[in-house]
Amino acid sequence: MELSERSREILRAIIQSYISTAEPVGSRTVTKRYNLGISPATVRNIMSDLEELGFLVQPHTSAGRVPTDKAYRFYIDTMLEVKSLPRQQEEEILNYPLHRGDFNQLMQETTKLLSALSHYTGIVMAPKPAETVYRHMEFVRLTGGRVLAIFVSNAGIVHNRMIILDEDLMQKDLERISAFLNYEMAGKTLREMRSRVLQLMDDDKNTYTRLLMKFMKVWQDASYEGEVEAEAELFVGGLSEMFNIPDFKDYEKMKELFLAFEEKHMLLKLLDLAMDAEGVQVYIGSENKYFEMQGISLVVASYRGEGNVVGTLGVIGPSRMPYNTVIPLVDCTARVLGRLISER
Amino acid sequence: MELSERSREILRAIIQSYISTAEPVGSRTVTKRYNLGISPATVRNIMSDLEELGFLVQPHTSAGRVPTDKAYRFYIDTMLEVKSLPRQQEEEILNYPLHRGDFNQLMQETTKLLSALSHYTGIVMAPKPAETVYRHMEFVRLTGGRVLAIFVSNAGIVHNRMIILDEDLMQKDLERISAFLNYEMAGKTLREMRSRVLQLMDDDKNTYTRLLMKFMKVWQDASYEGEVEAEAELFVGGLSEMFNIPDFKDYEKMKELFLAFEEKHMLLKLLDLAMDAEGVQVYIGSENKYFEMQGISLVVASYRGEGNVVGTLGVIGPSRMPYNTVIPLVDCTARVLGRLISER
DNA sequence: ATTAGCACTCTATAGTATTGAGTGCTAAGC
DNA sequence: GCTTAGCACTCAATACTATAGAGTGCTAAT
Repeated sequence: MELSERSREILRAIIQSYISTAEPVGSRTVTKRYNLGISPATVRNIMSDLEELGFLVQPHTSAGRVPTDKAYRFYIDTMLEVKSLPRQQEEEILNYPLHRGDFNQLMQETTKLLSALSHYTGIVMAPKPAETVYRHMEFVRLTGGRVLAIFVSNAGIVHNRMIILDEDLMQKDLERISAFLNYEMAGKTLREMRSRVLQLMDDDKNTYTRLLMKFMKVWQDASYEGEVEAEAELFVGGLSEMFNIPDFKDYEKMKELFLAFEEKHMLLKLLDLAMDAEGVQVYIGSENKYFEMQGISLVVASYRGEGNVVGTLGVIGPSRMPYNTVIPLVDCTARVLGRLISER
Repeated sequence: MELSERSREILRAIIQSYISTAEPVGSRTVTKRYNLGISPATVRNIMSDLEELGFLVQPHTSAGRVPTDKAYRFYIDTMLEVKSLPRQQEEEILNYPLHRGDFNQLMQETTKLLSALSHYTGIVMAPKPAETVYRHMEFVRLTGGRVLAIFVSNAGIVHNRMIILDEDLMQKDLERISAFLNYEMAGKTLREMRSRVLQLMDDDKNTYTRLLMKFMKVWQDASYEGEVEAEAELFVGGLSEMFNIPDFKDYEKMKELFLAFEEKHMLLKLLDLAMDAEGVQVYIGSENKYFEMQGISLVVASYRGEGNVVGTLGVIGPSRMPYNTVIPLVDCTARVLGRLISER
């Protein structure tokens, strides 16, 4: 699959034109807007070749051509020049009032920031309990044998679960358990605690370990089918931006899209993939099996909290998005969020 | 504005017909589907009267007539027979797995329940910090002079805020403050605490009260323009149901609707109104100034936690919704949620 | 190899005719 | 005096036709 320099140049012109206008690109348009010293007829021949190679398609015979997912992938991998974020946008990110309220609000505000700057929909996957390093744990006794377990990370993330006990423990007992847990488990993730508790279980089965096991079980049950991924929370912001995108002017398409958003499960799986990858990832159209959708792409980056990757965030929009500006935007936001979480 | 028995009967027929078909109702339809022993011509005369009174409008001359907001209001106030919830639906509410996860998830699941049963969009306003009675308060020291304040209600609601201090307190100090706060303030709402703290301030300005003041200030700043209402969190579920409603088959209408949903502020104000009212409230179209939208209505009820009204929930859908089934549904869900919060 | 020229295709748009649902009015009937 | 049959009228929705325009693919000349 060798592509001549000129073919590449024309493919780039078509993609760029389509990204900015959302209109199928004809041979005349290419020669006019990007004067390559070449006639429309020549361009037509090359476009025909590109179509045969699977880079372009025609919506119908008498229309221009439109880039395929394969074309976008090629474009991003081999000829995209990612600009550095303009000073003004960087300012905007830094000045955005993300700090208000609690951690959930921070997540929500971040989606809005992503959305506001990209004009697409912003998504943020919150840190997962199983992967979060906790600093402080606390059991609070409520009425009726209910105990609330509260876990606090150094970043101020608060996770909690209700546990219903058969026996009624006093707050004093719970405080002793909390103290034990803080002594034994501080600096561990939930996942690590789980295996440590299982170890302790072997040694002796006292009230402490029984409560802890119960607690672990409740936590696990609450996650979808015991899958750790599902524990993560997904925040979405700027959904209404989708209505401004000409690609999605179709009612049925829109319906499909919103259904997919409500089924957050799949989106989470996809975001989870990006946890392991370095830098900004781009998922184009049906490239991934979790959120395949004709014409829709995601730009995703992981963010760090105190050194470790703890979550991912990104932007979801049409495949024909201006990657050269969206990519640095997502990148910068991820770094700012990371800094905010690890602050000072 | 006296309405004869027959006029009322016809108005009811028109409203019911429109609710079930979403098609403008003509005089022939009325006589056919609800045989009232009356000719279409007579019905036409009466319909003309009803239009003059503001109960009906014609989309265009050669169409049937459609009920106005005024008509729905009249219908709900004077001739709606609210069925009791069918056994099967009640079962479904009781069996819905609402208990999983933390309090936020409970809220989110409740919106899904409302949506699933009504086939419209479900909304739940979470309990507001200012109105929540707290059982347990805790300050956790994080790195860099940051302190996380965690407040737990008896129902297991957890609210938290980050505070950044100039001085660096030890966790020991914070524990003493927590103990003091728990002793002095347990069983109070945040609003009540605030005024109590202000009282204490007058007596002496020690580290405790300074921290408390700082904390109160942070909390207040985080809420929108200091308005207490804005502190509340709003959960929305089943947005995609909107796409199945023939009334909203218009793209522009949909866009407007989703914009309104993202601006949660107004919706919250409206839900706040229903806090004070007893029973199920219905807001029709442009009746309320916070969420006026042509053709959209809300059915809202407040729910209780341990005796007090703590929040509201409801359903948002087209004005032509089957109120006789939606009202008991919202009512029942509110009661179930209340029981779940106050559980045992 | 490139390109000008041309026939061909197909969508989008505008214009026109037709249909049918529904109304308002009038005059006759009970 | 209320009710109703009859009829002319209105207007959206639908189908059909004509036209314009953008773009292609092919061929022959450069």
